[in-house]
Amino acid sequence: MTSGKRVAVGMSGGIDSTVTAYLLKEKGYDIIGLTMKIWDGSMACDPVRSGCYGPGEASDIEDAKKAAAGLGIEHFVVDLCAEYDSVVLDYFSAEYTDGRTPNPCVVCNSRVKFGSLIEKARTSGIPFDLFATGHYARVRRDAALGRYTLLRGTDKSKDQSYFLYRLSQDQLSQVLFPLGEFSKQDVKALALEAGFGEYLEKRESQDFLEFTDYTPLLKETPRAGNIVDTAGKIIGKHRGVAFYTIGQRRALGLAGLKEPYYVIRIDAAGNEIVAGPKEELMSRGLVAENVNWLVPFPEWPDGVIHAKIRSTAPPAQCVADLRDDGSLALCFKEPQESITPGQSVVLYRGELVLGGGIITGSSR
RNA sequence: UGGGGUGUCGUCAAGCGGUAAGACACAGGCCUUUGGAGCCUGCAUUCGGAGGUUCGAAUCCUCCCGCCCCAG
Repeated sequence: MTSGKRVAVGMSGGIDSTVTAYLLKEKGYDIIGLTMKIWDGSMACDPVRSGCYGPGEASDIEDAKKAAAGLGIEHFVVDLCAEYDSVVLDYFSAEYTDGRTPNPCVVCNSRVKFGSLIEKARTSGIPFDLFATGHYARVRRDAALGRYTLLRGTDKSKDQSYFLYRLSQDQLSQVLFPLGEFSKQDVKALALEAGFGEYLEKRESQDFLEFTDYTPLLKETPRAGNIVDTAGKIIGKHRGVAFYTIGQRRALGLAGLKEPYYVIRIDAAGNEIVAGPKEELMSRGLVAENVNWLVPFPEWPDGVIHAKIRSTAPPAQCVADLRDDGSLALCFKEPQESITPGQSVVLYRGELVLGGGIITGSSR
């Protein structure tokens, strides 16, 4: 039943994608491995951790090659430096400059990993029918809706559906997420079974950057300005709007306060940062634009809706309203902390991902 | 040199006779395929110095020392 289908597995050199390839091979698919190259080495930096973007990519590609060799499958490296630069890095810089906090993973997934990577591989003569990754999420063909749907990973602690809500029907139609029904425990056991025990030693989580100072990525030089309180009183200085995010507590340099102050608003136009105590961070409502529906709004199944305001937030109950201009307005049952423009809000009906958008503002 | 003020953790800063808040910074840990995000823990046996009064002082008194302001 799987015979004849050729599956390209996006291999990062980590345990998840390696086990993904192993599982699909065991199932009888014809497998090849693909690894993206996005680091062109032109930028000087000081790598201090594992991440997607940085000089450590070379050894990750080596690990992917080794894994592919170990599985006895063909492996290809696809150079996407130019695409990554114009899609992810430009976006990253522009968002910060405008006082928003970018989420590179969301953009990278929908446009590079599940976009350019697939296209470029095919156009460079690497044919395949399906594309698989090691994401903890599930894809289903829903007969009633007549659509492909995205579901949360079974292991809720590892669920990565949040990062995938921007995928299109076309993308979902050719995607496999074999790890969606496994737990991290299962995957580790499978890695051992497959003879990739040494991959367990690799650091689990990946940051976006291998370095912490992202100044070199900013196309516009940050300008220092004032930090004010909600009454408008100047209480400190900031190094440039691009270095702050909503809810940030550290590195504000505000002394002499009775309680910690957090960034509660960023005014890029006025080059000003508003800081205040924790309760000022709470908001009940938000507006999101640039919405992508996996289930069109009118077809939503009945029931309670939950939304995630950031990747690490638990889904929170809310009521959604689609406005005439296509933007999405949400009202939460309980106030949410640090609703951050630029971050994605993703809507769920139980396990089902309904869609999501980019937050543009919040209201109390 | 008169007059006034002040001296508490690297920094800002509570305390006002009852046995050193808090914030920033720093260090370590946790979380995490976004975030200089968040969370947790640690961080002054000691309050410019020396005496004194008290059962008991950072808190009161005395004398030094250092800053700050006003006068000249």
